[in-house]
Amino acid sequence: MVRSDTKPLTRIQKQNISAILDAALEVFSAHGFRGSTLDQIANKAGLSKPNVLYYFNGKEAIHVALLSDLLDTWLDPLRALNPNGNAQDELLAYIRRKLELSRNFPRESRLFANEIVQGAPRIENFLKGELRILVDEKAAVIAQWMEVGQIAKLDPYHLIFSIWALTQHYSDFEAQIRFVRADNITDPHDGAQSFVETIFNKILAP
Amino acid sequence: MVRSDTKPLTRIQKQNISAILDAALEVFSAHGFRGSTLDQIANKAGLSKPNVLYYFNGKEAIHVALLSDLLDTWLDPLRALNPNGNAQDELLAYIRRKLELSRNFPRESRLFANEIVQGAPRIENFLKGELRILVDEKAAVIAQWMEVGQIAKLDPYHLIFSIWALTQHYSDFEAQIRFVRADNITDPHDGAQSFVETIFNKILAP
DNA sequence: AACACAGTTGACCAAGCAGTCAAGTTTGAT
DNA sequence: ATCAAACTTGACTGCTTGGTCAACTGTGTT
Repeated sequence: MVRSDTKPLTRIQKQNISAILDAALEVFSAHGFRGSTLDQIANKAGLSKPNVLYYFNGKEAIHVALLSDLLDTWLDPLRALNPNGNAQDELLAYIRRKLELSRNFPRESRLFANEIVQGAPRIENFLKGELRILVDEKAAVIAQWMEVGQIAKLDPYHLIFSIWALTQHYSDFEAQIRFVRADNITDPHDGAQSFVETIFNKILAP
Repeated sequence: MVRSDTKPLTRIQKQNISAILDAALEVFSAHGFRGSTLDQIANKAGLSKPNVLYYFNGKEAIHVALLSDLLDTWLDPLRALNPNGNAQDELLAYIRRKLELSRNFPRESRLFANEIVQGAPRIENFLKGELRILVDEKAAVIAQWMEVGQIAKLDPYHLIFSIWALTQHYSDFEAQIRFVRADNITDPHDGAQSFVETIFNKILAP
């Protein structure tokens, strides 16, 4: 295998590894881990199966690589919530970042959703560790904002969950929205942006 | 195969078919269609694999049976939205029904979620047909309520989507919630009920 | 030009899996 | 008690799939 973290990657390595990861993201996000095959990934990447396995130790390793790339950036929007900013502004900015993320990276969002729906066996540690610490920290910040009356008093954890639910719904359940609104020309994401901001303005108003 | 729609089922047939469907629901909702095996289902049902295939024509047939049972009841809460009732009461009652459904039938909810996240290949017709017709009809009712000022003016479709997102989040993404709130004793669904009702009160207020 | 190493692949294996079948056992109506 | 139909299953089959390997080709450094 290549990808020893010690030495710089050649031009070909960089190109093929990225082709494999892109193909794998496409396939895994559409069919889940067990529903995807190495042949599908190899095909989509334009490589032979043994060649794919030359770059990654196995199917699982590709999946792990994708997930750790993803989880790393998945926390960013929440991390950026500034305790010293204005509560309403900060939360709406967080919502906007989340919405943009799921709009611009729907495959990543669905990869994540697939994992969670199936019980999160492969990312349990991330959820119980990094994510939980961050959520606890930010929930405390939000609770403080509520305490001083900057925004309405609500359960801060449920508030965070509701933001997740609403922002990810548009990419994770995109198929449902697409089929239900078959004729409408408007991109569902457009409407989503203004709708979600509107309702959170109402929700957060003190 | 048994299950010809023409003749009454024997005691043993009823019992085994229901054991198979229950086991299959457990397995399919946890691993998705391709991630599930007939052996897992047979094991969980306490039957041999050939015996399972005596009652159903194949893996796909079990899955189809589960989904059609499910889709049938999935529409009920929305169907019950009464155009002649009070807007706020009717919508909150709808939300409550949806929340109860996903609380009492989390496996069904996840089976559905698995399908949608993976592009809904098997239920596309349901989404484009029955569901869409019902949603169009009820969106018109909601729009009318908004027109006469009973509730705030919003995009009725996005309002429906937001109800789906929030109510299903607690069962579909249960793993995430569980791991993030590891120590908290309270059942997440309890908090959900009152939280979701609170925010929709704010959202719908004229 | 030559050489070491990176990159590539056809042919193959072993395991897992959906589905079959012939031969058995159980059930219940008479 | 008898018998036909309902029910059950061990042993198979054929296909899919993750992964291996030995042999081959391409690349770039001197």
